[in-house]
Amino acid sequence: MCGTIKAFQQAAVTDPSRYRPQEIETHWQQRWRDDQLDRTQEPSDSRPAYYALSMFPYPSGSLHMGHVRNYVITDVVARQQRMLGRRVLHPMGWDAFGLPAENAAIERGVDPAQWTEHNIAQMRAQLERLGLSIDWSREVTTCKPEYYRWTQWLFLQFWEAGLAYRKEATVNWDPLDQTVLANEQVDGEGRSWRSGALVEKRKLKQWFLNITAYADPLLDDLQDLPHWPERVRTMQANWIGRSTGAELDFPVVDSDGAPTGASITVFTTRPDTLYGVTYLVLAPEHPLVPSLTTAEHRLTVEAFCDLVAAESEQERTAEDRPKRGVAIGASVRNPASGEIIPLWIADYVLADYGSGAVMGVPAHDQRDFLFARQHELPIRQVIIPEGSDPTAFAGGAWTEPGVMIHSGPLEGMPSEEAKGRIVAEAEAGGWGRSRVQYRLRDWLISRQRYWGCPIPMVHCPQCGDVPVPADQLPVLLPTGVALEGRGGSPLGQLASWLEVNCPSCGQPARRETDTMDTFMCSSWYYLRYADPWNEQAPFSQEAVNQWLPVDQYVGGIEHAILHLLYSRFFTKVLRDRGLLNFSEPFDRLLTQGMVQGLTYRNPQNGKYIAPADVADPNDPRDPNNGERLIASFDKMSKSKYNGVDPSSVVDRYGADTARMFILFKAPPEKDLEWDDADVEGQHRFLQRIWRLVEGAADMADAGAAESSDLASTEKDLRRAVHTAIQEVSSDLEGDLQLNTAVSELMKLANAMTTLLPEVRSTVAQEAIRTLVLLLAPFAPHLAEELWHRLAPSTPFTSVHQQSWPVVDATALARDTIPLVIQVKGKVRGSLEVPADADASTLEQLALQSDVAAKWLEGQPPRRVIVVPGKLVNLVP
RNA sequence: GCCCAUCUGGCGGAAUUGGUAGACGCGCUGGAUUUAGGUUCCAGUGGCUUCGGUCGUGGGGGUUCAAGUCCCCCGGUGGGCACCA
Repeated sequence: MCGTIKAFQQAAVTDPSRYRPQEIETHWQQRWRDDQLDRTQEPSDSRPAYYALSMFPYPSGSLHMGHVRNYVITDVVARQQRMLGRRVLHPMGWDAFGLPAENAAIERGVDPAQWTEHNIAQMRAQLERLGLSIDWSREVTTCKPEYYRWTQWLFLQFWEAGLAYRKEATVNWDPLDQTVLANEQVDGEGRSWRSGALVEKRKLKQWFLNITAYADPLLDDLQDLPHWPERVRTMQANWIGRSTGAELDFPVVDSDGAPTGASITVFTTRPDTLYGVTYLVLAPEHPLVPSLTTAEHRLTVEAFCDLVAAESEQERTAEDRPKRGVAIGASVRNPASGEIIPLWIADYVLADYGSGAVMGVPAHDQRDFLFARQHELPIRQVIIPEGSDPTAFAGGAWTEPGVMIHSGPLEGMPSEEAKGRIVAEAEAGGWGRSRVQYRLRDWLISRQRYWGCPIPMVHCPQCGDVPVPADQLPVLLPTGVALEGRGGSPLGQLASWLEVNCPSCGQPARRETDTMDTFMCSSWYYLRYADPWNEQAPFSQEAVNQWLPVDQYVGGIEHAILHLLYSRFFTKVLRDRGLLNFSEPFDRLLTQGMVQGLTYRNPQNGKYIAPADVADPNDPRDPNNGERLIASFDKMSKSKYNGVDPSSVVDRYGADTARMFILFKAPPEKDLEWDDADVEGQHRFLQRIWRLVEGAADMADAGAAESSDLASTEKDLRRAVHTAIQEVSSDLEGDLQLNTAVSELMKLANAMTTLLPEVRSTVAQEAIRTLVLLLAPFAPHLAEELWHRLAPSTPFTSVHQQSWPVVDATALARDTIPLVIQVKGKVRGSLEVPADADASTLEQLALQSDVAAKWLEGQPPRRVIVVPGKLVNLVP
């Protein structure tokens, strides 16, 4: 037997047909293209549909590792689903409008369209080398008229539904990119998601989509997305920020306490604290401030408003600063108690949330408490913790529920109950109503830039905003526009384009010169893939309803709010327009982690050093000054010299190694540390498979021993094979645990290395065949090559057209199993027992074991716990 | 401050309903093959150990025959929201 193993290993080592990924990969990629293997099967095919989708890239010009990770994950899913017998839609496209193209135009004088096209060609070529089973015939490019025509058409759908409007509002202005931004596109520090510049507030007339009208369904339907990461759902829920409360009206009174007719409406989530209101505060920008300010307060109020106006949003909203404000002289009457209370303005009240006015309840709100203390306003407690002394003052704000005091008819009532009581009374008395408030703002979609989808509207002096009729779409983006990046919409310079006749009255009018936020283009591309050649509509109902929702969507966490929220909004609006019949676009969502690069920096001067320049990774030193470097893994970027170019990896090891490495190194949703040493290791595994299959094929021809006493080895091998099928399948079909799926392949290869030389050829063939089939989604080229070396077929049938292997339950069964013997919960030994032994037999076997003899010291155990198939626990 | 995720060997990471912690791989150590290096193969690899054991999944308590897993308290890291009334 030893001789056999030896011969087998020798054969493997000296096999002249080495694994040469570069040759194999280009060969098979060509073959798959020629045979149109990746074409989506038409709906006439009765097999169930499966839609595997990666977030499409911006065509920056070069593929980075994050892209590779994204597309490889989706590709594994798509390939396995095909083998499972589904017809699979696995498309790719380009999010092709956007600022980098325009900036390139400004800096280098190139045409944005050409620049984009060139980048797409370059990236497509890089993608094709990865062996992704993408149906390129359905490629979608958002900057092409045949696509953006329908983006415009969809905009008109929003317009018709009353969900698109133009309004003057305070908006985010990116001074670097010279355009406005949506709220979602400004990060927590007030920086642009793209340029990183601190945004400024400007008052401008802009186009919005009324996403807030869908706040409730967008929030509530998150519950229908159990296969989305909890994290993403929470982020969206936070972003929408629904709070339930009431609007209460406080009538303004004159110095005699008589109503003036005006009133201030506040929004509160705590109507129960109404009797504790000791003042009212308005935002300095509140429209009633100038008219309500009394003469003797005018100077201080104006000075204060100027002061606040001069501050940036950041300064203004910093939480840990003193709350400043001034009284404006006017007073209001508490609608419940009748008490007359002063009116203030303060910088901690935001003009654009609620009604821009707040009732001050210092005893029960931390901010109000600080403000009242600073400005010596009265603090009146109206809620006390249950069972506490009503005369004791806590010294801070009590913000928890409790029992009402000093609250007229509410005295003694639980505060939660008082909430409803106040609202009911307010509604009956006409001075308030229950109200839901959202943090979410309407989506600002205009951009003052050139390289985007023109908004298909015309401004007519007679008719106002008039939509371009659908049959006149697309409104083509004009060419030959001078781009300077100086601000102002570039389209406004082009008189020939700008001046049109009003579609409604025919009189001279002007086109809208803003273009759309590129997120408009990406909010529906997944629908277009279902029907990409349609010239009558963005998509047919039939096509989208049969392919969507997307079964598996894969992309970066950076779109947790942006793209994913907008797309959900689009889907819901289109559903309500009767254009499709589902409410959520993406059934399963995987947010893949970042790919990080090995980064070295000098602790003294902070300089980054390229890993290639570091001689010894175990003791990295700066080649310039010999300083010891700090090694870490960081997001790949040029400035850190830590980027790894996917093409260079493919050149060196082949796409299959790159794919396997990315899948194996970390769970898909976690960050992945790219380490060349590990890539090498992954490459060795593929080489090992190559030798294993090649060597075994020779050996099988020679014929292994046919004696029956090898049966137990054969059983072992078959069990390994079918365990692998079971584990890889559940990893792929469950939560996409692709790293453990790869490790199962490794386990199978390990088992085969030891057992193959000892089994008969039928068993060996099953093992080899299964290994290649299981490998196919992960390393498609290697699997294909081995498949054809094992059994060249005419006509050609690809490994990727084979059925996914099925678990044979009998192969998993075993005659004996190891039984763990514990003493008081600690493992003390194990025993090989018949697999079908019942509990009492197991107990007997355990009690008779050496372990029991040693640890029980002759005493019978007090208790015995038997877990059949697993263990026996003896408790002395 | 609120919310979410996360914490396991030198490293990346595995562990069904509570049931053998560290699968698989990288790295490392020793050996075989080789003129040598590399490759390949074999063996070993959590700490401590008097070699019997014992301690070990961020820390501290608890429940249980049995806890990485369940409960309570505390902490670290990453992320989201945040003067949102």
